[in-house]
Amino acid sequence: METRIERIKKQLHSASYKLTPQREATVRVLLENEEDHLSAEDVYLLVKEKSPEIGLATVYRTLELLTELKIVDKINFGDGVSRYDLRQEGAAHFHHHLVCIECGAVDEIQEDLLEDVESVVERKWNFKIKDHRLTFHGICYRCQDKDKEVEKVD
Amino acid sequence: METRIERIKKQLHSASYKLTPQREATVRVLLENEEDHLSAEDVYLLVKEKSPEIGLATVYRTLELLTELKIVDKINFGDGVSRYDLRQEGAAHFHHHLVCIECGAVDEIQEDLLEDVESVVERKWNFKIKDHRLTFHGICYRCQDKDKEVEKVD
DNA sequence: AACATATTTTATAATAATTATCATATGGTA
DNA sequence: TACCATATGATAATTATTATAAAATATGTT
Ligand SMILES: [Zn+2]
Ligand SMILES: [Zn+2]
Ligand SMILES: [Zn+2]
Ligand SMILES: [Zn+2]
Repeated sequence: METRIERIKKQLHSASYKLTPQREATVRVLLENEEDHLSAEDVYLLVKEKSPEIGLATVYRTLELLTELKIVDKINFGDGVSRYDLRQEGAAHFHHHLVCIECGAVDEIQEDLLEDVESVVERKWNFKIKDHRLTFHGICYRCQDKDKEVEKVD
Repeated sequence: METRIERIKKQLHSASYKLTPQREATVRVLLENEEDHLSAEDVYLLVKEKSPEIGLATVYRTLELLTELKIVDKINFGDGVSRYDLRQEGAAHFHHHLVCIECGAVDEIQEDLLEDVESVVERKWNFKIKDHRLTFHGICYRCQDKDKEVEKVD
């Protein structure tokens, strides 16, 4: 955790930005909630718990900055808010998501499943891929189990 | 075109909605601009050209309805607006997109490249896939050519 | 340290997209 | 035609995000 912050600090410095207390507090919230997919508002409320003096605009600016530096990825699951997702350290590509249409859970796939697809796209469509977004919408394993229970009862 | 509208009319009817003049005008705009990725506002302005009395709220409502019925797909490329994309008739899955980070162009891939990936996800993550969103961000063939020209000149 | 300068933050206003409200209009049916 | 559900249009309200400007903080220089 601390070393991770140190490295982010360096990334900021090498782009000539500082790791201000507000930025550090924001990064900490992202690290502490790595498995979640927080909106700017979510982040703001969590940061506020420990640093009540922070302003919402600062959180927005910090998230924008972290996005520029590819420390976080900004993603939209179609519900009208942008969500911010820490990139795995050293990950070449953004990970994939499984969004459950029954319970709303968002699970992650860290494995890169697109290597073959990407080489096809680069060759056949002559498109130089820099990044991707892949999201599956469907029923998560938990809800499948739930659904089975219901069937039994019926 | 006309037959396509007829079929959409049937789809609406079988869900007990009517194809009102406003809905038909909206669908026509989508059909006439099938290759584009229009926002609600874009659609509104185009519909207005031929049906000036239509209201923006009606366009939003119609697009929402068409989305529910899977006649169009709602997509977000990260620029803060939802865009609406006619689904290919009979297409099992939503097509993929290539978004150019230099010129903003959005190209489409109708071919389903995800079959293998999806079967892996269904098995390994035990996730029942209903839909997907796949977008590549990178440099389109046009901009790659442009970039080469610039290099020559330099 | 005192000063000048650049960066960052806060609070707030402004903007933009989308949704809600409600009175009116439409269209089919008894 | 009268009735009833549905749909529409104008507008207000809401929500997310961005812009603005004054104050605070940090950096570099004398
Ligand atoms: Zn679920
Ligand atoms: Zn994620
Ligand atoms: Zn391009
Ligand atoms: Zn498309």
